Amino acid sequence: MPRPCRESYGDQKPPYSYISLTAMAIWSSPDKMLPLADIYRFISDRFPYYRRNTQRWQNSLRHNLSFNDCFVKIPRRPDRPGKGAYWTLHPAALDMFENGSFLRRRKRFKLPKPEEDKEKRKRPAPFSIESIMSDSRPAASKQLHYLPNLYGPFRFDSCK
DNA sequence: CGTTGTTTATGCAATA
DNA sequence: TATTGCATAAACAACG
Repeated sequence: MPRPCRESYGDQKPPYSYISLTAMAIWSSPDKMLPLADIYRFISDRFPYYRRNTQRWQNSLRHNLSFNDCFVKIPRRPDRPGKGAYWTLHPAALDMFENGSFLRRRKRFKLPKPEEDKEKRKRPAPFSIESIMSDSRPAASKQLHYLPNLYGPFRFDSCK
């Protein structure tokens, strides 16, 4: 079963979920993180189907970004002003589509519920990758003021 | 204002 | 057949 990642679907709806499409967009970026508008652009650039009804699918896409724990929002730096934040993938969600389907995952990636008592005082280093993984706060209150270097050489040009 | 995020709700279809 | 993942709609806050 061919799984072309580029084009050739014409005006037909590509066999990918919004989560897949978004993950593809993020994967494709050099820094493995993109602002919303760039995710839009990635999708509509190579899938003609998504050049219409933008209001509808972009709303759905935004819903997915907020709703799914597999997407992590990384705030902009003050020295890199712009509209929204950067979106990236949760490190524990990289094998999300290990079934190869890209339509429906076996299981939805979900962070543990706010069982606040669990690791109350086991504070890992605030900038370590462990602190991301163990962050079980609701998405709304989650704020990552750091850059997981796991995502490769991310540089703001004036990062010194 | 338009864009970006957050959240709740409903219905459908695939899976177990 | 019950559960779960997904698509869509919609209301709304926040931000530049």
